[in-house]
Amino acid sequence: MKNPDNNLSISTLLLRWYDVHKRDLPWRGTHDPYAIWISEIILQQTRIQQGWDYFVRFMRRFPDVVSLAQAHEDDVLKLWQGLGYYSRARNLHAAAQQVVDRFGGQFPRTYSDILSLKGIGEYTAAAIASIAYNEPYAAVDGNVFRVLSRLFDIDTPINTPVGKKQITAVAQSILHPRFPGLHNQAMMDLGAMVCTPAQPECVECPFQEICLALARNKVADLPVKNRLKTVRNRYFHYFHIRYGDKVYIRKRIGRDIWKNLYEFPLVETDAPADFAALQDSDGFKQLFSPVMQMTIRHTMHLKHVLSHQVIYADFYQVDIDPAEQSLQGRGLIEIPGYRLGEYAVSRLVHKYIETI
DNA sequence: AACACGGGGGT
DNA sequence: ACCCCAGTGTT
Repeated sequence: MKNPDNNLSISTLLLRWYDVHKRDLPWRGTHDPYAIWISEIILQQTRIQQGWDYFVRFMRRFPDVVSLAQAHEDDVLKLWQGLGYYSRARNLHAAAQQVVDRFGGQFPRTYSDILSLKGIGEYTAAAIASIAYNEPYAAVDGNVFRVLSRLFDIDTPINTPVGKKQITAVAQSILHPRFPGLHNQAMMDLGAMVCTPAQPECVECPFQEICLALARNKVADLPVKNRLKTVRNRYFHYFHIRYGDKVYIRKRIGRDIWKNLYEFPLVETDAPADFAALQDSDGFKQLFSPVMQMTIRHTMHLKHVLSHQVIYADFYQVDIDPAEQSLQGRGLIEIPGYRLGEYAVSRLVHKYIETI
């Protein structure tokens, strides 16, 4: 049996497999660092099937870094709507402006310069540097954690700094010295297609002769991961306020979820609240004082499950008497109802808007 | 080192 | 119910 420490054989086996099995993706075959960058950011924590169309649309709308830098953040977020982790879009936009300001609009060429851009961490910097410029940096993502923890039978929890350091060192040591870009992409494809989280296809694996976990019957036990803490429950009460043909929205600010996206005015309570309790809340009074002529009815309840919080959302439709004064001047934006679709909103708010 | 940040899909 | 996914920034 070959030794898994025989590094040349590992990357050679890997590239031989990749040459036959690599996937045909819209960002494959390019050495344009901008296109690689966009694809890498979109695919962070996102499945290819889900990200594919977003990538195509994004490249069509912002074909180069200068066009992205010149865009309005609202338009970038609108293009990102529905993808989640919206800081990716905000950082993408900010980083494009950094490229213009600090690198004269030319995408940086070195790992450390690439790493200095907003939203680009060690993984993405290594991916761009290796795929675009063939720089010898191992791109270590969730796939690589899984493949290498199995190949070398490493049971250090991978979601700890020690585990990450350990896998990264191994990844760097087996990186093909002449084809780091191909090697990195091959590792990702192998993790996505063969060395999958559940029911891996070990019989198809180029490493089946040298995989320590397979030899020791531990494939299903790896990688080891510490449990995340439980999710937080939140209670949102949205008000779809109608005033003639106008509605009111506002932009979320602060460090909370969905920053810079738009939504209906909302009151958050720290526990489930019926309408009577809601009326007593400070947020409600602030929104609707002074007392005005209006009708309110509860129209929808949605449970929105995210990775780290569960949001219980109630929607109320509020009709303000046209004789009343406009609600403008409370941080609200008054827009015609038919223009709602122009604003970037969360998936949760979108679910409601679809039903209007 | 721990936590925050979306959303979708698989078992 | 629980896990997974081409991670990064902040505290």
